[in-house]
Amino acid sequence: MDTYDANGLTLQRVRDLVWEIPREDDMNVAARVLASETLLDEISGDKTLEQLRNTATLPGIVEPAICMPDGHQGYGFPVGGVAAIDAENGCISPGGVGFDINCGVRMMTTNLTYDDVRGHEEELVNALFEGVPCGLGGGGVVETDVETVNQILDRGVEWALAEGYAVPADLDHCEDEGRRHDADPSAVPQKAKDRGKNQVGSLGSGNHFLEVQRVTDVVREDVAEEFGLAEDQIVVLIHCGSRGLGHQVCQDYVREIEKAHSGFVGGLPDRELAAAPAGSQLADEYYGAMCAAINFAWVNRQLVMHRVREVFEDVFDRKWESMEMHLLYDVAHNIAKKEAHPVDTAGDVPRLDPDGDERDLYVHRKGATRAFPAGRSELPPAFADVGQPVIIPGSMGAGSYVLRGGDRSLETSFGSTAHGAGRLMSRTQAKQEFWGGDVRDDLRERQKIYVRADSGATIAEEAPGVYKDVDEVIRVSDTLGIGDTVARTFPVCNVKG
DNA sequence: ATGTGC
Repeated sequence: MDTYDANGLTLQRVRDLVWEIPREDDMNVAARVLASETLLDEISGDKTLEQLRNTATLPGIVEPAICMPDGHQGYGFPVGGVAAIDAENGCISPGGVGFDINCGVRMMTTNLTYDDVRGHEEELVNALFEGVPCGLGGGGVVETDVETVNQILDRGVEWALAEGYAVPADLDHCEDEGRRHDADPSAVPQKAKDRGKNQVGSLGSGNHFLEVQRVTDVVREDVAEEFGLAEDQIVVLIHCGSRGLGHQVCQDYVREIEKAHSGFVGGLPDRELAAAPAGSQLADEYYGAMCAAINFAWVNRQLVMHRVREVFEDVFDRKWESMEMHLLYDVAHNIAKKEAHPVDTAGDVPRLDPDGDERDLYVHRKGATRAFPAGRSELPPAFADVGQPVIIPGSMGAGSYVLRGGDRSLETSFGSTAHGAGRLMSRTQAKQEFWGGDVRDDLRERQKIYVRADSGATIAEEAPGVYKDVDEVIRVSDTLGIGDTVARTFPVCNVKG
């Protein structure tokens, strides 16, 4: 099939797994969906494609606007969206980052095998549930004050290192080495800091979780070896973000931008796309505040990991160093960053083109993961020759994937790939379809997956059946060469927010 | 995602 019709839009098939909404009317550039027809079917009835089309109207956007294979509708922009916008003549949009600034994932490896953990699952999941704060509201691994929050916002994981919650190797295995230097703590609203001060080291709620997993499949043996992954190995995955602090930053700046740039925002097809023109005071303030919230989220995941190491020490009665509980990598999937990408500016629209001139772009990745291949200058030495690890969490019944940045990601998607399985239904619908207690019992009896959660409703909202097939999402990423499959994991213990 | 409405 060469075209695909949905919701009054006609997508043209560019090549296998690449679909285009041609530029028309108020669009500044064409938009692309990276997906199989099966995945397209799952978004054909909601607002995902219309939202993607709308993002293509943003001033300064570089072709193409992109929706990833796990995309679904979100606030203004689709979740699973990549919008690369000129940082000099374009704009920056909080909705293109998302409410949970630097929601992301880190994976820790261990030298334990599944046999070491079998028989201890119940004790382990209970100890993790007791040790790691989760759910809505306050309570973190550490209680801090606004002065400390300012330090965290400014210094990121360097703060955690100075305070004894991290080792130097943790910083080398984190995107941006755990510190975004463009952070401006003074641009973070006081209310956001107040919300954050008792949430440092906490999972939160929704789709956030902490999971002990076993590696079930190694697909690229050489890369897996570089990453320290092998079959049957136990790993730990942590998925959380910037909690109430990031949420407050997003909310306040959306409002400020709507007020100060009402004419600019009014010209956009959806108020939820609210953006500040590049070079404006609010664009700079939002960028500084967002970067600070990014640092906060990295510290949050660092402190959760620190606590996980302590819990494993208690349960297995060994030091974490002897269990080799090292951070593999921490990657963000709700983020915007100034990055240089080659853009052809000679044609009728600015277009991503390997032969173009390097331009500074605000690359908005909302529910999309940076997936830089070997050779990209931002990568730390450990991954410079192999490509960065990309960690993609699936549902609690399906497991997750480790990829590495693919050779074609820069030319296809501004160095990005998917971020998860992607929801199939709303949380409200999920609670009508599933009962949390039944889901938990089923997972234990049928798949030996031990789940502990803050509430039964959360389990229902996150039941495996509310997610797309993560295998299909990964197949698209791998086939397109934007993120190459390295290993697959399967849940052993899951702590849900 | 979120002290789950203004």
